Amino acid sequence: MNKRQPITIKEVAEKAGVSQMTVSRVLNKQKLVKESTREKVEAAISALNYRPNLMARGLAGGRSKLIGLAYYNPSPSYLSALLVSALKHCRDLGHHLVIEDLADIENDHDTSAIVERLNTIRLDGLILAPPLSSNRALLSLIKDLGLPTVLLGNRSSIESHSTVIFDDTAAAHRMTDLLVSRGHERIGFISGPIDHPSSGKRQEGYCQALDERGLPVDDALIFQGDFTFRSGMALADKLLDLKQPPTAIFASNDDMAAGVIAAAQRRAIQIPSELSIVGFDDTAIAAAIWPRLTTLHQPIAEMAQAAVEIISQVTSSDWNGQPVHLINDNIQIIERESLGISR
Amino acid sequence: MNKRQPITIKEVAEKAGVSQMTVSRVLNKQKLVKESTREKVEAAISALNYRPNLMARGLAGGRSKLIGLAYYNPSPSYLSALLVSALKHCRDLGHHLVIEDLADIENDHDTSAIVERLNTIRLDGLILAPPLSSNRALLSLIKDLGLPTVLLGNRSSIESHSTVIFDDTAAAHRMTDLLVSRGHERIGFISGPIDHPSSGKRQEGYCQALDERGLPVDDALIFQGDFTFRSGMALADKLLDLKQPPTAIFASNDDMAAGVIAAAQRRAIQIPSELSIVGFDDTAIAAAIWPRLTTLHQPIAEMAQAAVEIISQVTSSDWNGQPVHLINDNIQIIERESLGISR
DNA sequence: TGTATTTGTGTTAGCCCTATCAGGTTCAAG
DNA sequence: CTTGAACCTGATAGGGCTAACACAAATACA
Repeated sequence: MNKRQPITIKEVAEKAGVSQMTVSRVLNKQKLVKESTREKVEAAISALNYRPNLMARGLAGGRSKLIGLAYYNPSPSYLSALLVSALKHCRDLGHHLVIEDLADIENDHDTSAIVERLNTIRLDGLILAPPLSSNRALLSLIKDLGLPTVLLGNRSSIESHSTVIFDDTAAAHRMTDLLVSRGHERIGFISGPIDHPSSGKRQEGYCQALDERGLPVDDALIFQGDFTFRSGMALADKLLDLKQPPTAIFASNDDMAAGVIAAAQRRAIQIPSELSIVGFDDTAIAAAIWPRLTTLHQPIAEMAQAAVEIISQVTSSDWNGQPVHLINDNIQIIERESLGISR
Repeated sequence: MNKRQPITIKEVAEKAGVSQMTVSRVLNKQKLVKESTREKVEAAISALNYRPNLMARGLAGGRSKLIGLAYYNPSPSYLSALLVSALKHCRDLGHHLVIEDLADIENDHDTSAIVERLNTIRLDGLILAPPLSSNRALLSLIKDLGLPTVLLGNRSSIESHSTVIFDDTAAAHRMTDLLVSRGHERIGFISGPIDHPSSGKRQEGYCQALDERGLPVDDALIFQGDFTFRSGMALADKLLDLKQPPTAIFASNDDMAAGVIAAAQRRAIQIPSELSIVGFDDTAIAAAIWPRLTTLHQPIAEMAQAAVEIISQVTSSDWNGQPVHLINDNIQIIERESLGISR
């Protein structure tokens, strides 16, 4: 069989009896092609089973059909959800996804090395997952690159970037409301790391909701974790050791909530009759433990889709240069066995 | 600031006072460059902060510095472990990783569409995660592409592909041995889906070990799952409903083992005093539930590293065309709380 | 009818690199 | 001093595609 000797645009042009340029125009879905010509070219393309060479395209045109997805220290299930959705929509739109794990983004030197690295592939656009989306040094360097960028999860202080955000505050507010409506008044809260802006917002939502319900915000019930199972377990121990322990614990992600459940189970505390536990994100682990977690569904898939579509649009047509800002307000609480009624 | 106006090789050549070709040779680490010239060029490169354009390189040379990683229906934690390691080593070797989720690989038509898609990006090489690595139709089409390919987890029937495999049979054998040595004689086994060759091999190891110990292989204790938490839970229920239930359950991946734990907890069965449970893979969930899983560590990271290195070597130098076959025999059992002594 | 405008297609010149081969240098051996 | 073999460097020619312009044909408007 043929070893790496693919069809080129030239052969398609000959077969269709037109110039290379016309074929190129058909490929790029430009308007100025007569319908009958378009059909001839398309016939030739599928007859020869032609696929354009991405490298040549990228070099000549500018568009590489490559979208970057960069993250740092993600939870496996968040990452997986993000990938599945981003990949699906990349495929639908004819793009490819290049992954960058910015594990060594620690100081300014590393940051600029990363940006240079990103600059050698000629990406059409870049999607930044939290908490990268709030890394000012990174954002500012990327801005200078002129690379269309979509930030997930955070509205940037640098205006030139597009954003797709989720209202963490409102979501945490809703979850706290639910806990209160089930009779809980002493609700422990385990927050996330400081460098994740979501952490602060979720805690804010928790405090707001308590305030509105006329309940005190007791600092003794609030601990700061780091989004890991381990930290959830450790901080649950602290909460359960209190003289007056909470009747419910709201962990600000699912991994930590799973840790809380593990800690409770180790003490033979019944869930949810003695202690209610809720999480945040609705990642895979939420349904993969027993009792299953009541948690707040974060629409990761929808947000990834939106991000890919924004970049695809920015790339393809004549874009006005204005960043796009989307807020996903699809807040959904998934009720499972870990939440019960107090008293 | 500069908007997408990167330095080219020409400018570096001028600055260093040599020809473009010499710069190119330095970039590609070729031997035929005098030491003093090399230093001059390198100085110019770092002074101008030059990065070669991947697209141009790919078009002119052949090497794109792009490595593909394709998978189908992976477990999030397996995928995440694979990615983290593959990305790290890609970065170290100056490659980039392009992810392909072959979710729609169902019939032959889809398969060839996928292969064409892979052919439009000019990948240097492709890594196939299980169970894709045993998809004969896919393998045969890829062979025709002449694309260096590394199969993870399975030795291919098509000889031209390199492989990085893990001895699933020996590993499952070891795990079963451990269970028997702890006094278990009735050991339930939950296997994986048929299209994963690992499934069969793990079951084989289980049967072999029982045989060698002179214990009967009871088909009533063997159920086939599909590597999901859900199936683990469902099949654990069947095992526990037996008139003479097993004293231990060996699930052939961690997700299913987590499902078994959940099923047992729902029945208030004490783990490990009444029932021991072990998993396979040592993915994140193993340590993120309580009791934590005793499981067999699959060296995913090492295998991913090996795969990336194989492709990098094949790409860079004059390779003899022979496929490489590596067997990872680093079998490690991670003992945690889910395994106890029988009786 | 002539001129302006729109529409459709072709021509040419690169995009930024590397392969190839030719030319130049150096050094050892004859 | 000649020859040959190293070694090092440069000139040239593309790789497959698209931007930009040029041009022909078709339509519009006066």
